[in-house]
Amino acid sequence: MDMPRDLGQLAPDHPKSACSNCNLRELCLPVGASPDGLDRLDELVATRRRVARGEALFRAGMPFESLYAVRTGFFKTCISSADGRDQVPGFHMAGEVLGLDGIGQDVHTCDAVALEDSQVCVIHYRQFQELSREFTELQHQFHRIMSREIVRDHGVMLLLGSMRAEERLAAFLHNLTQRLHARGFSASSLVLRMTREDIGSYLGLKLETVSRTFSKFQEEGLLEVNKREIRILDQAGLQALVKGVCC
Amino acid sequence: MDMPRDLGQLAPDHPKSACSNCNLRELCLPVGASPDGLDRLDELVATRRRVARGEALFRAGMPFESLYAVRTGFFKTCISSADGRDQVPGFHMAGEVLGLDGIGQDVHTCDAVALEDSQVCVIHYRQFQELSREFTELQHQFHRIMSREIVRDHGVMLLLGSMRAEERLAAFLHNLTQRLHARGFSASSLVLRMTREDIGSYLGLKLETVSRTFSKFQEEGLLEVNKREIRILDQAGLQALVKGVCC
DNA sequence: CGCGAGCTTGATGCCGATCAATGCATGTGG
DNA sequence: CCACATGCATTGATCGGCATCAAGCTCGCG
Repeated sequence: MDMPRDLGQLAPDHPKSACSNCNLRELCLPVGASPDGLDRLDELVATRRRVARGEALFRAGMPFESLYAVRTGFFKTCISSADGRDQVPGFHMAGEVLGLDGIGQDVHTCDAVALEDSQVCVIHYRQFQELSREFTELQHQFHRIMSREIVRDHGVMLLLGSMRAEERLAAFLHNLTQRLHARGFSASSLVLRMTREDIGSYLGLKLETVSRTFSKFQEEGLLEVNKREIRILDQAGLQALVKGVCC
Repeated sequence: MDMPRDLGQLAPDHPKSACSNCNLRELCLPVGASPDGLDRLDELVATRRRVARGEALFRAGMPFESLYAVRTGFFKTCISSADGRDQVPGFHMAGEVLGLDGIGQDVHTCDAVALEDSQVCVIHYRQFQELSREFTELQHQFHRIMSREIVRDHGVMLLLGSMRAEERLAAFLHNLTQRLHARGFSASSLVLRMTREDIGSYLGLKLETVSRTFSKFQEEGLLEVNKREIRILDQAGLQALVKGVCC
């Protein structure tokens, strides 16, 4: 299914088919059942926004008004502590939602920075709330999305709390390739959008350690690494690392 | 506090009065504004459940049906990876909500274990959804709660990803005392409900390191530690550690 | 009383941080 | 066009924090 906005005139290979990969498509589906809901949804996601590479979609401290669905591109989020330490809690690709952290206090609590030129759908939260009142399934779907974010975060905590460098990087690559695969990309070949430092921040490692671990994987024949181009040669070997088969 | 100790079956006391004492009233209050909403809410949280120390409120893999609001007591959640590693993603005290992780896939993804004899309000999710459709403010409040959980998780990630043992423990104590203080308890004296191992699992440390760090804090005059009884002697000193004022 | 769960403390070793140098690609200005 | 700066990645050497292994302690409880 595609975003209702395009219904009726959308060819299968229409450029706007980015929406067919969008997580929010599940949101739109139940709403689209009603013609009225369709129009309302049209209104809701009518606004788009472009974010150039390196620019911030929002920053910590900015008032929260909208959620954002990534249409194209790639983002990292980034929280900073008082003393300058910072942490990347997540990377976000097409079809994923940004800004959920802002609802709690009506203020964004992290920066969302584009790692490549990107486009997002702007979802005005108040309007969205109105709409989800009327469409139960929309409401439920939204709860699911937030819940999954919580579960995802718990997974990262497990990683940060108890895995060693190799396992962390293997888990990271596994996760990334899965998400890319779900979007129709190759599961064995990818181009990283983020620096070694970003990866390190996400995984709780220093960039040198990330680099060394990439090299080690390459020596072991698991990967082929060339700067940001990665080719996975031994998927099973990588997953074995994630599962904790060590020693 | 007039917490009834006789909750063998369904609560014989009137839920209205019970809810007015519940720390979760931020959820209930907006609904309570309307007499009709109040009755509906009564219905919703009519069920209570007692969980003895050491028992699980729910376990990973169990079908998700309800959220739980902690009335009294103390819980830890616990996720396990395939290879036996496990991680405590959070501790939950009176007034906090458990089970948000289950919404995403209709299955609980972690265990919730009582660390002391506890009581929870059972909030049937479907019913809750119905109610929150009718009361915008209830819906919004629920979104807030989920959002704050996400923000909280990000904070833990920052801790796990970039802090050292002393900072982690200091942050943990700071957080715990704040939450206790908000509930009317002393901010300088507390009894830990969890073992050193639980703390370690939460903080990504081994129990020996937790123990050693407690001892170190004591030597430095920051704390007085006697098994699980903690007295904070130098609040400022502790916070300085959290803020990362080192070297 | 003895047992076990939980806590403390010591000794040792390893993983990853830190410091440092180099390589490499891109961009910029003279 | 070259000289130079800048950002990112790789690799080596060294160090330190925490894990690991191990022993002994305390306390509650059958």
